Amino acid sequence: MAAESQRAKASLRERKKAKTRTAIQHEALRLFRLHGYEATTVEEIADKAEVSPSTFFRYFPSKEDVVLSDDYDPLITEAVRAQPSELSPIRAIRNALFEVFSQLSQDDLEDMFERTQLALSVPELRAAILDQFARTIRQITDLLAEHTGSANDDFALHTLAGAVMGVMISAQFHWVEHPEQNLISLLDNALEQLEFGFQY
Amino acid sequence: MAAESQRAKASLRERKKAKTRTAIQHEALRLFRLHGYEATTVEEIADKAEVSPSTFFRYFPSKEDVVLSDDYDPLITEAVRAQPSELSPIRAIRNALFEVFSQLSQDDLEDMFERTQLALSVPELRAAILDQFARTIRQITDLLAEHTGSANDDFALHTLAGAVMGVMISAQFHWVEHPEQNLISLLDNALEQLEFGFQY
DNA sequence: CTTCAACTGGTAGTTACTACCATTTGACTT
DNA sequence: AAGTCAAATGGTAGTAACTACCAGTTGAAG
Repeated sequence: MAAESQRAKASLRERKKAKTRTAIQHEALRLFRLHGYEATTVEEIADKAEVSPSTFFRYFPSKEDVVLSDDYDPLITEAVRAQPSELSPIRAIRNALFEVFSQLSQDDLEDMFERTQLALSVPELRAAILDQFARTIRQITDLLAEHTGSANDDFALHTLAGAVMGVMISAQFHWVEHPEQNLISLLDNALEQLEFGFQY
Repeated sequence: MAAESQRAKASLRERKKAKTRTAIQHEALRLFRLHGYEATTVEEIADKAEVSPSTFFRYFPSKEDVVLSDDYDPLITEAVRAQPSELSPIRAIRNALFEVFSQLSQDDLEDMFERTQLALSVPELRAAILDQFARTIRQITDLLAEHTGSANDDFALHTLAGAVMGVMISAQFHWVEHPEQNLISLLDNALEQLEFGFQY
């Protein structure tokens, strides 16, 4: 949906797989929009996407993953790694986020918005996405440890990573309630606020 | 387990209910320790606690809740509310946390440690506890809004709340990996770091 | 001690998910 | 072009966490 890795070239088998995958995801999101996440069964999704339930679970290990499967996290992680090491951790993350998100098309953003909105409103999904987020941050922590030369069980660093996670999540909550605002700016502002402290 | 609300006085019915509840929770944690969370079924727990599965679900709406049902969040929320309004938000939270946690007994703390460790290591539980945490923070945000007089959809305030959530979670992660350290100090240090910014 | 509400146990059903097997289908070799 | 193999699919059977409901029991109160 976001990363069209190979252009045109791909075996018939690969093309079919990609098609099936997007068909499932597409139908699932349509049904979720229509009847809600919980009221939609995997069987219904599979039917509409013209596959068997077995096949559904081969493409998505769980119903949650249809909404949460996210291609951006690895990109962001990579972008952080690519930042020059003289930047402060938060600066590096801000730059990385900017690089990744500024390349997204309008469609990508709309798709992301819909999934984010859904993910933050359904308890089960919200829980799962928070956990996913926590894992990503943990990876980024390891990166930052290399970056700054500190140990990766450094408490200050963990704290920083936790704070970054927290503000990014709250920026996303804010985004779904104020869609007219720009996600990148929101994230950037939040991180800026974090960088300079919260003295009131 | 933590809040022994009423002393002695309580009808037979109420006493029985409390007993059943702790029996279920106790047996559940024992079995989780023994065989792991996922490998333990609700039926087993119910058997050991000598109730029917139906009754189990009357006491705990889901298997997760046996571990997560937390009596501290409301106490903390209340303690934040009780802080004098001239304190900065982070200061108010630090004080509130200190007040609540310093009243815990050693047993309470050990119990909390075990549940936290379990909750952070099992994906399903981790997801749920993160979500629970997010909800608590949202409540605290509302409190802080009154506190500081700002609107409760103020972006800066949400960001602050998110950061608080993040650092508190990472402090807990750190705690389960370094049990010898003191949870209150960890939380307090983390929040202090947050208050004064992350410039490196 | 009778009446009533609260609590309990049991039954039947739904849904997400797993394990497994038989069949089909695309990819590659000769 | 045919044949072989691995990958992908569909279907079946089973598990476990719930939910809804109903019938029986037990504590509370007059």
